[in-house]
Amino acid sequence: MTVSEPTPAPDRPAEQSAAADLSLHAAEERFIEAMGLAHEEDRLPRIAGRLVGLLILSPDPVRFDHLAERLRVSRASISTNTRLLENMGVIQRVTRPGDRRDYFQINEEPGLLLRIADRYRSRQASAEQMKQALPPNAGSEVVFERLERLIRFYAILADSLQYVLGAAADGTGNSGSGSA
Amino acid sequence: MTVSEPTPAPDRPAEQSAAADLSLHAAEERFIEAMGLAHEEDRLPRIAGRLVGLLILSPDPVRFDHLAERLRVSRASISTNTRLLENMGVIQRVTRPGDRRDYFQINEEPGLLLRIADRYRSRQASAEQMKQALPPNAGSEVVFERLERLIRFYAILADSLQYVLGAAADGTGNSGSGSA
DNA sequence: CATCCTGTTCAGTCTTGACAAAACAAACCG
DNA sequence: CGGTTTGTTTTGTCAAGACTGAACAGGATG
Repeated sequence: MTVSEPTPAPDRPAEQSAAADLSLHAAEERFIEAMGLAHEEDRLPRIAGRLVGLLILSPDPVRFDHLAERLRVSRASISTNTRLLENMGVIQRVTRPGDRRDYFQINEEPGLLLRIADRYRSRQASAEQMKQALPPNAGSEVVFERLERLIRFYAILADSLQYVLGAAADGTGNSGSGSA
Repeated sequence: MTVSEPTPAPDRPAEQSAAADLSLHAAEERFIEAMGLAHEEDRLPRIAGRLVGLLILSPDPVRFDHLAERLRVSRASISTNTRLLENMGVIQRVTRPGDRRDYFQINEEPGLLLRIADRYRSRQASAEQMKQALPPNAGSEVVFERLERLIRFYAILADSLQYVLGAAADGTGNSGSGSA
């Protein structure tokens, strides 16, 4: 409703200085590409990652075919990957009354987080299972300790994710847990 | 020195009850396999993950060729993957005076953690870079906020890892944050 | 009803990477 | 020295899956 996508050619609207704009565009490309790479590391198609990157940078929902144009990929790939991300809860498909086109926007994180958290939980469970199966008095105190540490490791990771999830749902950027 | 690997056929030494032993072996197989899968998700060869699993369960360093036997893979694969894990700091190659063989043992986590933490740090940096490049007064407060959240997200993840790393270096399994 | 328009699905190509067998290198042994 | 033992590197095979073009399906529209 409140949205509008009146920029059919968003390549460089040249609102401010051309130089600043150029560097902005370059930065966007870099960011999008980085998201592509990052998601590839997480076993997702690179295009899915680029989609996420592009949508993060888009204040308003983006039209299906704009995605294909901007990312220079086939509409088939857009279709496949948007659906993938949609099922994962990472992005949302939005429609408008009287408009046959599909638009997409990011779903402010949660989906992604839950996915990763689950992964760690299941690894934690795996290690716990192994610990249970360990004979109580074999010469494996070392192994026992290792497994406990591993369990603790995965638990903390998953917990942290859960925490961030809560903070994200909160929305308010209160306690900035700073940088490196 | 204090170690000894006198079990050439470690399939089932039958020390305790055969039933218990069998289930132990099964549990080990499951765990090793799970580690293989988990590491595959992290873009590492499955064999590397299995190696990690096996070494976690081995109180003493394991001989190179034993690894190949136990995991039923070629020595070439063992060579490649042990070196990979060694470079990542996940495992250590140990040698003994008067023994030409190579032995391996896990490096009580840190390497793995650091690796993952670095990954998140670099993603955090990527988002930060994008935030910097954002024009101050464009209609992109939403984008700005999203990026800040993303940065916070990656920061917390990396920080948690760093924390676990500290706890691991500590060694004492004190506060078990283990849950479902 | 013929025809766009929009998104999905299918079939094919191409790249990537894991793995193994074999050739290789280096250290040791007789 | 030849011959082992041990690990590495190279080469080839194979499978997985990302991406695309083309065919397809459903709904609007003249």
